[in-house]
Amino acid sequence: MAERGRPRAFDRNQALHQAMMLFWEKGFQGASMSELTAAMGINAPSLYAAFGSKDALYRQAMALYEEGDGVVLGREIAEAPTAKAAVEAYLMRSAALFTRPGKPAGCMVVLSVVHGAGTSPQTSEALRDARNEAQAVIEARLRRALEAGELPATCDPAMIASFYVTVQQGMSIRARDGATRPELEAIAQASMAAWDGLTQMQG
Amino acid sequence: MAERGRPRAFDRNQALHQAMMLFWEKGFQGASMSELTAAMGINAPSLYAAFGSKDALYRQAMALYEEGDGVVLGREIAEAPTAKAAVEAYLMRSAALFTRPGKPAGCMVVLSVVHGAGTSPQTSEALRDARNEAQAVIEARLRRALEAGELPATCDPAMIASFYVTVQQGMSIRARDGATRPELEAIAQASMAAWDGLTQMQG
DNA sequence: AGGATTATTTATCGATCGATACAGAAAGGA
DNA sequence: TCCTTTCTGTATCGATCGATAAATAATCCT
Repeated sequence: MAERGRPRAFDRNQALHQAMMLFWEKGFQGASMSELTAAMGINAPSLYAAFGSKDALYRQAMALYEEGDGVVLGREIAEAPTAKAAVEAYLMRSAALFTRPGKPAGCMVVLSVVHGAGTSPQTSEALRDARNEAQAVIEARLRRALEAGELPATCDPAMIASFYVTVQQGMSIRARDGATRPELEAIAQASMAAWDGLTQMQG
Repeated sequence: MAERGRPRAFDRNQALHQAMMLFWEKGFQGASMSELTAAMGINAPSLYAAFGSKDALYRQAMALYEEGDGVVLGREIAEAPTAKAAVEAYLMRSAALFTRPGKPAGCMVVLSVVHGAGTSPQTSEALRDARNEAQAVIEARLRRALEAGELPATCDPAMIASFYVTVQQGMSIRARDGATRPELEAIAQASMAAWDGLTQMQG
């Protein structure tokens, strides 16, 4: 049951990684086919044979991105000892991820809200689902803390999660605008100054 | 000294307003010349004669945007009795501006960080200047409060302004993602829960 | 070895991009 | 009235967009 036909002459994963980097940097519309093929080191027919279309390639690049940075952030939230530590780790890790040298600034999925114009409805929906999931993970962590008695029953997990996700998305914009890691970390810490007040608010 | 030649057959301000709306909604790259001329109700040669180029048209549309919503937000900050009230008004007014029916969601200038790919260096610089100015206005208001003794001398106006501008920029993303005005207002109020902590922090 | 299958390279395809050439139309100035 | 000036509509420019047709090359199976 070996593979039939002429073997592929390029590394599919490596080519997809290069496509992800270009989409991440320039967005869907901003990355042209000629730029993509140049970055991936292949010709257009090879790209279409391996990935289907520009739109399908973007979805696969987005999945690869989530398997990387998305999983990293998810682990930070899951492994933190308290809800407050989870949110703080989520923001501080984001500050680091958004400013890595050699990688595009900010979050690929978040920036696609604006970048994403021109994608298919299927891809737009996948992007929206990914963003909603990020908030759902934080909200679930807060709700777990609330049920464990770590937080007062009067606080509003959905609202708190919405706030901190908004801060993180704002950090994506700032990173794209040239903010450094220390600047983003200061913003993250500033938002944590609201924690005590938020966790005592009524829902 | 009356105007020479054939008079213009369209309202220049009205056409520019239509261009602003389209750029605001779709970004520079996302708004094509054919879409622009259709929205403005004129043909391409008229557009180039009146505005110069697509890039120059974008700059003029941006200036019109700043004369509108930008001035509104600046007035909120200037007229508020205290620094805290200024920041809160800035965020609450943003929540309203970002969700007006019949207008694109979010801030045109902020979203151009991502949207703006493809503009000339001159336009990119103008957009960055506009964003920096927003933060400078808030920082100046905080500094004024600090010098008036309204805030403790140990607090950091630049850091506080950076935080609240980040929240407002995050609200732009959320608005683009479908957040409603009440949701954005809740986020704005949540961020104000950090005020007391931030204004007692050391710089 | 020979046929089947798949990937590669080259050379495009029609559509759309931003931007203009050109000729006719509508105004003021002489 | 005729000339100059400016705007308008038509028609189109070269470049680039995303996507493919066709021919060739490389592998497996029999």
